[in-house]
Parts: sequence; C-alpha cells; structure tokens
Amino acid sequence: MLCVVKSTRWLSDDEQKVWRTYLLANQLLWAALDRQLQRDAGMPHAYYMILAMLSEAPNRELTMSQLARMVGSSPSRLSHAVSRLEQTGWVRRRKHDTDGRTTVASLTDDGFAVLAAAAPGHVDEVRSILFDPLTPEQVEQLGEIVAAIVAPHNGRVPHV
Amino acid sequence: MLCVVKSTRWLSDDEQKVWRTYLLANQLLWAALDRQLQRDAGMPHAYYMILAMLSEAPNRELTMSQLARMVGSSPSRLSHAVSRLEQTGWVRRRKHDTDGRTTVASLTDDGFAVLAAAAPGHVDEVRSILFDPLTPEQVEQLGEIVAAIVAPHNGRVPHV
DNA sequence: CGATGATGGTTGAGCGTTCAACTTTCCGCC
DNA sequence: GGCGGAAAGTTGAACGCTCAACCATCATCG
Repeated sequence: MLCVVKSTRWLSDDEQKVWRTYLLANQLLWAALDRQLQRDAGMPHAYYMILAMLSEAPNRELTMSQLARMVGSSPSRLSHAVSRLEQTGWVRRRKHDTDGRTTVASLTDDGFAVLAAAAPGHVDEVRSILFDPLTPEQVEQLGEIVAAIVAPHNGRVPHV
Repeated sequence: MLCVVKSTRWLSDDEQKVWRTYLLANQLLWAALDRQLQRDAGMPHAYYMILAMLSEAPNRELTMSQLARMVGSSPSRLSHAVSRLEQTGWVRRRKHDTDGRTTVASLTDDGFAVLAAAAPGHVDEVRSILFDPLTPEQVEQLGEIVAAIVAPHNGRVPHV
C-alpha cells in the first residue's frame, strides 16, 4: 500500500541558516528603504513604486489594472493608495475615454517633482545596502537566483 | 577644487534588472508565506516567528526585550503583537520575578499546538518557493550573499 | 538617602493593507 | 434587444505596524 501522507522534509541546518539570514537581510533592507523614503519623500516604498511606474509610462499615465499588475498589488490596495496620492496632489484620476469601467491614473507635475527629488537618495540606499556589499560575481549569482525563484510563477504576479 | 557634491551612481541595466526581479521574488515569497500562514494558522508571519522563538527558548518563555531582538521588531510592535496573542490564548504575560521592569512572555500549550500544526505547511511553503527552484550551489551562493548583506550591520538588528 | 539618567515596557493615534462585499460597465449570445 | 457573466474599480471594517509620548523600575553617584 502506498503511503499518501506527505511527510514534511524539514530544513537542514544549512538551509535553516540560509533562511534565517535571508529573513534578517530582508528586514535590514526594508527597514532602511522605508525609513529613507519616509524621511526624504514622506511615503512608503509601495507608493514610490507607483509614482515610478507612472513616470516611465507613456504620457505618464496608466490604467489602474495595468498599474496594479506592474507594482504587484491588489486592486483594492492600489485604489486606496491612489486615493491617498490624490489627496497629496501627486496623482490624478480620470475616466477612460472609451471604456467606461476603467479609470486611468496620471502623475502630476508635483508628483514627478517629488519622485525626481527622492530618486537619488533611494538609489544610493539600494546600492549601499544591496549592491555595495556584494562582489560583481555575487550580483550576477543573485540575478540568476531571483530569476530562478520567479520563473516557476511565470508571469503570475501575486496580489500582495 | 574638490567636488564635494556626491553625484548619484545610477543603477546599470543589469543592476536594475536584478533589483526589480529581487523585488518581484520577494513579493512572491511574502505573498505565499502570509497567505499560507493566514489560511492554516490564522496569523501573519511575524506572529509565527514570535511563537517559534518562544518554542525554542528554555521553558518556552522569554523577556519582551529578548523576544523583540530575536524577531527583529520594535518594542512597541512586539507589545501590540503579544497583546493580540494573549487574547487568542497562545501567549501569556507575567511579571519578572526579580526585575520589576521586565515582563516575560511564555508560550501556552494552545500556542504550542497551533505552532506545531502550522509548522509543516510553513516549511513546505518555504521549501517549494525558495529552495526547490535553486540548485545546491545556488543555495550556497545565496547563503554567502545574504551573509554579505547582513555583515555590515554587524549585530545591529533594525527595528522594523 | 535622593536626584538623575538609563532600561524595559505600554499606550493611543494615524496610516497602510487585507478581505469581503458591492457597483458599474462591457461583452457574448440566445 | 435583453440577459448572464466577466471585467474594472471602489468601499468599509478589521487588522497590523509606526511613531511619539508616556510610566515604572532599576542603577549610579554625589
């Protein structure tokens, strides 16, 4: 008779250590990133990403759906976020011309200015925490590793 | 005359790609982890870590400070979390015997049971998302990479 | 002994996120 | 044309986290 009960393969000591250190590194990274962005731009990283994606889009505007997919957030989360960004005057909402369901978010000049002001500090932070401590080979290895992690979920970006 | 204005070293295309993919991989990981834990144990990952650290501690109890350091959270965050875990009956608070300032949190039997029930699924999830897609060499490389990222912040765990 | 600062912890308000409804608009098809 | 379902967004409540303020207790040193 086949045993159909899947027994758990626990983590080896090495894996355990990698996992815990990974968690720590992540905490480090997010803490630094969010602190820096909150201080210099008055917004969390998720909001920065929204502005960044909009700034790179043609005419600096995107559908809510497109935007949600690009920053990997749920429709609800994005809607709340854009509402807040609208209050600060960095993003505007308007109805789509032809499709009555969709609304398109556009980056205002104020929003772009804030983004431009925050970008250098943000890049410096990413560099100093993630890239500077690594050798060029390690950066390359990291690239392959994250690619391998993302690969199985081909395209399907989860709603965080 | 020396130029003291630090000009930003922008990310190269390769670095940009690594960074974006890293963000994506992270989203993937946290989304899956939090979804699984929320579904199977009814708690976020931060709470799981609290229970896990307590379960490994002698007599399954730890000072709030110790606990906060181990899970890398601020005193405030931990206090709120433990309050909540107390309401569900998974953790108990009591005053320290000799030092009147410190309070010690202890894992209840219910809390241990919940943790034990959630652990296998959690480990499976970590394995299937992080370790399974990687070759043994890549796991080793990842270990060195995260170690290199953590190293500069020697011991100083940030309050997330 | 008493003042001073350090240590350990809690609290409340505000913000961001999630989750489950819900509305509106569009599409396909009888 | 009208009906059922899919697609696009929004909303409100509950929850977790942050930040600043705060309280209590210990340690030190004059």
